[in-house]
Amino acid sequence: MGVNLPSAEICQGDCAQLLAGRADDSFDLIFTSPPYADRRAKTYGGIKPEKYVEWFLPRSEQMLRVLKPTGTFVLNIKEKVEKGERHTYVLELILALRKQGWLWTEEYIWHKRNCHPGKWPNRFRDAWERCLQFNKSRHFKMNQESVRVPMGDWAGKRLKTLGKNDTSRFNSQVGSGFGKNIANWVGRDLAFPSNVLHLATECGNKNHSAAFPMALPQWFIKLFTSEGDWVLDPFVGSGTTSIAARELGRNSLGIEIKEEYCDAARRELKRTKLKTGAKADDGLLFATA
Amino acid sequence: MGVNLPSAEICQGDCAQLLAGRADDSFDLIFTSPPYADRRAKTYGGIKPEKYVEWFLPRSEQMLRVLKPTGTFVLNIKEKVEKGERHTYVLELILALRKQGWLWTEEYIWHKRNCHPGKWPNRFRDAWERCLQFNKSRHFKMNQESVRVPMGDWAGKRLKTLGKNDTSRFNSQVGSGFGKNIANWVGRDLAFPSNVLHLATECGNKNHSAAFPMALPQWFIKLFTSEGDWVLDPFVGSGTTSIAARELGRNSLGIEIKEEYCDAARRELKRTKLKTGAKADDGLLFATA
DNA sequence: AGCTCTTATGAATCATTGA
DNA sequence: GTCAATGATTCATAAGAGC
Repeated sequence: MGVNLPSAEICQGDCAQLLAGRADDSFDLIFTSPPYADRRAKTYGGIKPEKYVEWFLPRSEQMLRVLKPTGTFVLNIKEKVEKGERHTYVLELILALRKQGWLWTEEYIWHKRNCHPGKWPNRFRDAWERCLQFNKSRHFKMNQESVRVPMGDWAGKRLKTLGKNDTSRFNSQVGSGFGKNIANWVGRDLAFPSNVLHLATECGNKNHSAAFPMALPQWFIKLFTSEGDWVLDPFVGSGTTSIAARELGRNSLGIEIKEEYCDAARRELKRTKLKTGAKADDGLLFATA
Repeated sequence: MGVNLPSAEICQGDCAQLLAGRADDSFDLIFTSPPYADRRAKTYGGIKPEKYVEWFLPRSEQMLRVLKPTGTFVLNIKEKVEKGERHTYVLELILALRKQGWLWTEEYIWHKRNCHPGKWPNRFRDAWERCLQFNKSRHFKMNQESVRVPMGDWAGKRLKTLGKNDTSRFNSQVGSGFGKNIANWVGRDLAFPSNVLHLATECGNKNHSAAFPMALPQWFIKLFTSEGDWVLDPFVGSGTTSIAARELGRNSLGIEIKEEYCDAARRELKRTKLKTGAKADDGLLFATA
C-alpha cells in the first residue's frame, strides 16, 4: 500500500536551516507565499521592509540549490503601502534574485475577484497580487495543455468556413500543406490562458484563513509539474500548497516555522481525498526539526 | 463663443525641450504611454532597454516641475521580454523616479481582455500592462465618486463599452461625467472600482489605432481631475488622451515628436463632439515647435 | 432594430535564416 | 561570432454586411 501514493511531508522550522539538509536539484516546483514585510510579526520577528531582501536572500539561495535545472520557482507576493506609497522591497527583491542567479521569466497577475472591502481617501481596494516566475534555466518544464480553458465560440464558427484572412495568411507560407495548418484547430474547444489569473479568494473558511485560494497553487502545480514530481513550499502556512500537490498526485515538502500552522496543515492533509483504495495517511510524513 | 470650452493644444517636438518652456505647477494630470524600449524604432530611434531610464529621467524631471503639487502622473508601460526574461528597466525606472522626487503611490493593472494571440513553448500571452501612479505629495486630488460603477455584472459590461458610448453621450452632460444613460442608475447601488481595470484594446479601428483604448485615459482623467483642469500627455501619439480630455471638458496639451501622429491627432480632435452650440474647433490650438 | 456571420488586426514572442 | 529580418503561431473584439 502507498507505493504509488505521493508523499507529503510537513516540517517545522526555518527553511533557511531545514533546506540546507536537502539534496541539490531535488524539486520540480517551488511555490510559496512568504510572510510579507511587517506581517506575521510574532512568527518571523516582523521583518522590516528595509530588511526584507536581506532576510529573503539566504533562503532563496537554498531554494536555488534544491530546485532542479528544469524546475520553476513561483513567488506570490505584494508590496505593502507605507506612508501613502507602495514600498519598493518587491522590486528590489526581483533585482536581487536576478543577481543571485535566478532568471525572471514572467510576472503573472492573480486578480482577486472578491478582494477585501474597504475605502480610503487616496486609493481603491487592492485586487491583485504578483505571482513572479523565476527559473534556473531558459529550458524549464511547462505543461501548457494541462491548464487550457474552454474557448469562446470562435473555433467552431471559424472552422465552418475559412475567411479570406485565414487563406491569405496561410498563402504567405511557402510550400506547406493547407491541411497541416487547419489540423491544429480541428476539434479544438480549449484555449490557452493568459498571464492574468482570475480567482476568488476563499473567504468564510472557518479553521484556517489561507493567504491564497487552493486554485492558485493548483494551477501552477499542473502547469509546471507532472504526476510524481516534487513540490516545495518553504512557507507552507496552513498547508494549502501541500494539499493541492497531494490531490494532484505530486510529492511535497512543506516547511513552516509556526507549530500551530504545522498542526493545522497536518490535520488538513489527513483529510485530503485520495484515489480509491488508499488510506488517508499513506505517504504522510510529519517530521519535526 | 468658446469661453467655457476646453482648450486642446497639440505641439510637435520632443517633450524634453517643449516642456522646458512651460510654467511650474500648471498641470493637474499627466497621463502618458511612452514609447516602450525597442518599440517604435522609427519614431524614437528605438531606445535600448539598457538606456531607457537614462532616456526617461530628463523628461520626467520636466514633468515633475510642471505638475501641480496636488496633481498626479500616470505612466502606462510594460517591460518587454528579452532572451526569455522580462527585462528590468521598468523596475529600475520606478526606483529612479522615486529618487527624482516622485512618490510611487499605486500600481493599477490594465487587464487587456483581448490581448495579442500567439503561442510559445515557455510563456502564455501577455494580457496586462502597468499603470503606475506617481505623485508630488501625499495629498493629491482624487474624485473617487466619478468612477463608481453599478454593482453586479452590469458593471463589467459597462466598462467594456465605456469609450464609445460615453463619447457619443457626452453632449447630454450629467454631473457624474458618465452621460445621460448613467442617470438610469442614479439611486441604485454604486460601487467603487478596484485597482484592476478590465478594458479591451481597440482593434479593428481604421482611423486611429491607439496603443490604449480611449477608456483608459478617460478613467484616470475622471478620477484625478475636474472640469476645467489641465491634462498633459508628453507622448500623445494619435491624440487619444487629448480627445478624452476634451470630451470630458478638460484643457489639454499633447506633445508628439512625429509629424504624422500630430496631424492625425489634430484631425481627430476637430471631429470631437462638444456641447451643443460650440463650433467644433473652438479652443483648438495646433502649435508647431 | 436586433440578430448572425464575416473579416481584420492588435506596444507579442520565438526559432530560424541570412548578412 | 553577433545582430537583424522573416515566418509561424494564436484569440478576443468591433465594424460591417446581410437577413
